[in-house]
Order: sequence, then structure tokens, then C-alpha cells
Amino acid sequence: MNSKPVKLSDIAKRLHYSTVTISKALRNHPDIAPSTIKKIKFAAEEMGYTPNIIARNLSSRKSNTIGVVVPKIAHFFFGSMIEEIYNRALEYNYEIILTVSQENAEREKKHIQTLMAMKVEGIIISISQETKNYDIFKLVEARGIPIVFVDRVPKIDNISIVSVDDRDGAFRAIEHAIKLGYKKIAHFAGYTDINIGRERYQGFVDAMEKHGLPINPEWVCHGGFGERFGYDSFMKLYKKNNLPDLIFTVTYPVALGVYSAAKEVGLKITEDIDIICFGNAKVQSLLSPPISCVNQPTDLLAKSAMELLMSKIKNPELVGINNIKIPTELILRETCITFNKN
Amino acid sequence: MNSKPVKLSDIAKRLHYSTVTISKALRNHPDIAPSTIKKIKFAAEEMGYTPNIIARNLSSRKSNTIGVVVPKIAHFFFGSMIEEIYNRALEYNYEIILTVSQENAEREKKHIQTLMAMKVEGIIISISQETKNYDIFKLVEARGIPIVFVDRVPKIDNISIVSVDDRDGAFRAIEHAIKLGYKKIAHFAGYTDINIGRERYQGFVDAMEKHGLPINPEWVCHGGFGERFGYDSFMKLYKKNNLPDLIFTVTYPVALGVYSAAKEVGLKITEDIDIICFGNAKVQSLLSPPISCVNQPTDLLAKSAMELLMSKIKNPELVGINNIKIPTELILRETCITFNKN
DNA sequence: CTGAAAGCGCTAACAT
DNA sequence: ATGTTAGCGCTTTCAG
Repeated sequence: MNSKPVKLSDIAKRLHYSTVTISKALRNHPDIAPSTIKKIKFAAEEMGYTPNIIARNLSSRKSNTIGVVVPKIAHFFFGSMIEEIYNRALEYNYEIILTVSQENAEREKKHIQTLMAMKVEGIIISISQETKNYDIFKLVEARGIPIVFVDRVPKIDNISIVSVDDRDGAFRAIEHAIKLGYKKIAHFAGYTDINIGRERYQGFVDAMEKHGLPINPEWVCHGGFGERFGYDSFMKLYKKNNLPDLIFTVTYPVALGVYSAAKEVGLKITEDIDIICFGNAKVQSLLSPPISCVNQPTDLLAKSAMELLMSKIKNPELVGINNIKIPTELILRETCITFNKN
Repeated sequence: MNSKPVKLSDIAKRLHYSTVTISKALRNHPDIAPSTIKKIKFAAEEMGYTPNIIARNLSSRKSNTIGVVVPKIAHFFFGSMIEEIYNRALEYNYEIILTVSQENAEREKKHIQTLMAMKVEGIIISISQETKNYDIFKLVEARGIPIVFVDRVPKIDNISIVSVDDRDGAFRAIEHAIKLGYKKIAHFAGYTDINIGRERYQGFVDAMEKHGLPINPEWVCHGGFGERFGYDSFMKLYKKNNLPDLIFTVTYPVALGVYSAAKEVGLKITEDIDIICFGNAKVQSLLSPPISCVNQPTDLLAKSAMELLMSKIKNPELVGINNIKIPTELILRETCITFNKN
């Protein structure tokens, strides 16, 4: 074992061709006669040739690779998006280098630098919840590397964005609740530094204002996008004996946190306190009660992001549409479907 | 914009050093005087130097990269494992190339070939549920590329494996159920071609036999590791009016499918039919009722796999321990905790 | 259709 | 402590 890899020159020697011919034949270059292509491919196969992609990339100045940066993996939303990005990449015949920031701005920056060093041809990124310095993104652009922001995007002009219509989605959820009769509505809002937090909060505000409802500052909580935040926020209000009738959470994990907390203190969701959230998950319908939500189609997000990135890679000059909004959909299950408080 | 990247020679020219000196300085090579290192690093930073990893890898014949192949991403078990692998890689200062087989043997093979072509220094893989031809794995070994199999492993001798003690875990779950009083126990077993299916099934059989319980062939279902399989299997038994008292599912997603199906036909879990599963998920405790399960510590699995792979990379000759069994843990929640049938 | 020459950007080995 | 030489394995001109 440990046979050293066969290279082009080995095949060339064996077949009495030049390495160039072998190289071209293996890539189906029209220069080469079909018959020789067949012969060469056969020999390559037989000899167990594996191309050295590193050498190829260096030589061709093309990596055929795109970089992806996400805050998390073990999270349904990102998991599905990544999966779909991988599926698309396969179609485009591109490799993916996936990196995970773990919601950490510094790691994120380091990953982006690595991706640049690896000469990725483009980047798809969903920024971390704590990213505030956008210099690195500008640097990427300055280097001429196309970058597409998905879902969580920085506030910079003239960048390519693929996102869900957060504001509208939140608005519709809240308006739906208000029409049901809800007035005491809380919003566990995450971070408003970042677009998804900001926009969803805005949608919430829009709906409340449109219907002349006051916003109770104590019921607008900030702090994160994960379960922990949902749990803590709920407990805070609970301990103050200041629970609303309905909680609108900025993400699905936050809602999960609320479920945990409610369960812990013995409060029944729907009867004692109702909930609706932004974001979806397959298991959501198995929660008890199944939660109603604003669905974000991850497949469409991923698909659009890939398409946009590819078109930017193909036509660096072309500007075109660079802010794609994917519509959301209000999925009603068993929460927030009737108002049954006092 | 689109300034072409600065390279070593650019810095060399500016500072009147050779490229070699620059190269060494940037890598903190002891050859270079600390003062020059500082000077060079400063200039590099100022000029916005980014190393070309592709060139570096080609030249040094070392990619500093390890390849990972998993069947799925949007699945709690794999998601957490991947996340942990990424965390570890960061510590070891290695890059990860993650690929997803989507439970497809052909894709898996293609990915492995790509990883080899990318000159990864090692591979961590959890094989697809339909992988039956193991030639490619032998080829990897023959090429001298260390490979570690995690959780889902092929049946080949003398390979490095990190897995949970599936048989024992399943045995304990079933024995627990039997002691509660359960006798009519079904097993939704997935595929027994693959180790996890085979071993868990064996554990089930062991426990049943030990306690002299008959195994009803109609209650041992095969077909997959996902929700669909759980749903379908349940429905099949339901329609035949042949439901057991307890279902033991081979994975967590399969249990999810059972929950869905039971809900759909109006059967209450625990009261009408009870369940326990292999595998865990964060949201599991939020299922209603929270499911009891055999927990597989993903962090430990990932950690051990990385450690094992790293030691194989460092010492290619060294054999040492190459079959690591991680113990499981029976987590009792609200299913399968009392026997309350007729 | 095929091949010879040159070089991608970097690093290892060996001078100096 | 710094530089010279050579080459990683491939692809891109450009000749023939």
C-alpha cells in the first residue's frame, strides 16, 4: 500500500503522448481526436489516475470552489439551507468549502480570510449575530470576489442580498394575532443590530401601530437567537409576574426556549400563554401544541443565492438584480388560532 | 476594485529581500531574525498580503485539510457531530472539506474521489445507508490516506472505527422495557445491511431472547432511517390492526415519523402505544410526550474521531487502538416508563 | 490534431 | 541570517 499517485506524465510515458495531450484528453478538449480521448481515458482509469486538483487550480488560476460561511450547522434553518446549497453546487459542478462562525465575529473573519487564500471564486454568507465591523466584506469585494449575503446581512450599500421579506412576514403574523383579538403582545426580538432582528421588529411595530396598540417596552426583549434567549426572556417576565397573552419570537429556537420555560413553570401554551414564531422546522408540527409560524423557504433561499452568485461569477461586471426578496408564508397550526384570554 | 492579490515577490521587491526570506518570515521560521520578521510582517499586513494556499499546498505537498463525508446535514445527530468536528479542526489548525452523500452511494464515491484529488490528509466518514461496495475505501487506504469511520461503518477488517456501543444500548433499552412489563415489542429497524441497523437489531434480539420473549416478524420492519420510514411502518401495522404495545425505533427521525402517524390516526402515545428510540435530539424533550432514548454523545464521537485521525496522520505506521466504542446512556423521559396496557 | 516551452506562487534543500 | 536553485503537477499559450 501507499502507492504514490499516478500523474499525467506517467500516463504520457506509457502511451507515448505528451502530458499536454493527456491533460486535454482527460478534460474532453476538442483539440483531441475522440479516438485518442477514449484510449487515454481508458489507460488513465486502468492506471488509477486521480488528478491533483491543487496543481490544476494553481495552474489554471481557477479553483472551481465557492466558500460558504454560516453561524451554525446544528440548527434546522441553516442545516436545510446548507444541504440545498450543496445540492445546487453539484449541479453547477462546483465544490463547496463550508465554514462555521459559531456566531463569533472573529472566527468569521478568519474563515473569510482563509476562503480568500483558498481562492474561492465566490462566497455565500449568513453573518454572525455579533458581526459589526464590515471591513472584511468590503475587502472581499475589493478583491473582486463576488459575495452574496443570505438571510442575515450587514448594512452596506450595493451588496447582493437574498433574504426573506422579514418585515412583511412579521407584520402578517402580528396582524393575524391582532385580528384574533390579541392586544397584550410581546416580542422576543433577538438583536436589532442585525437585519433579521431589525426587520422583524419593524414588522411587529408596523402591525401594532396600524391597529393602534401600544407597545410595552418590557415586552420587547433582546439578547439572541437561540433557545437560551427564549428561555431566559420568558423566565424574566414570569418572575416579574408580567406575562403577555402572546409571544412572537424572532426565531424558531427562541420559541423552543419558551416552550421549555413554560413547561418548567407549569404554564400551558395556548391556554395560559400563546405563541407564534418566525422560522420553521420539520419537527415543529410535533411540538405540543404544534406552533404556528412564518415559514422561510430554505430551499428557495439557497437556490436563489447560488443562482445569484453564479451569475456574478460568470459576469463580474453585470450588476442586475441584487436584492432578492423571497416571500414568506404564514403557517397556522395550533397556536395563535383563537383568542381565549379572560 | 479588483486589485490583484499581493504575492511574496511583491513584498520581496519592496523590502529588497528574497522571496524565500519573506516566505520564511511569514511562517515564523527560526532562520529569520526576529527583527526582520517583524519588519516583513508589518509590510505584508500593510500591503494586504494574503497567502495563496493553493500554491503553498502544491509546493509543500501538504494540504492541511481533512475531508468529511456524511449522509445528511439537516439532521440533529450529524449536525452536532459536524459542528464538533469543525470545532476540533480549529484547534488542530486544520481545514475541513465537508461533503454530503445524501444517502447515495454513488455521490459518496464521487466525493471521496474529489477529496483524494484535493489531497486531503485524512478522511472521516459516516457511510450512506445504501453503501454496499467497499472498494473505494480500500483504495483510500491503499493510497496511504488515513480514514476513520464514525457511527455508520462498513464491514471491513482492520479499519479504524469510532462508534457507539449500539448493541449494548439497544439491549438496555429493551431490557428496561421488558422489566416494565412490556411483551409485545416492535422494532423499526432501518437497514440491517449497515452496522447501526444490524447491531441495534441484535441488541433487541438479545434482550428478547434473554427474557424468553418471542419476536414477531411482522413487528420487525425494515426500510430506512428517516421519518418517512417511521411513518409508513406505523401505518402499515395500524392498517393491519396489528399494533404492538411498544415500538423501539432505530433512530430518532424514525420515532418522529411514528409520532406524526400516531397523531394522524388519533392514537395517544404512552396511553395507546408506547415508544422508545435510539439517538437523541435537543428538541426531543419538547416532543409531547418527551421521548425516552438511548443517547449517543455526538461530541465524544466527533472528538474521538478527530483524535484518532490526527494520530493516524502523525504516525502512519502506528496502529494502536483502532476500534473505539463510546458508551451510550439510557435517558428516561416520559415514554416507556410504565407499562399500562390492558 | 499534437507538443514544446513557460509559468502559476510557493517552499525545501542546499548553499553562502 | 539570507539567498539560489529547483520543482510541486498541472494548464496555457503558441508552434508545428
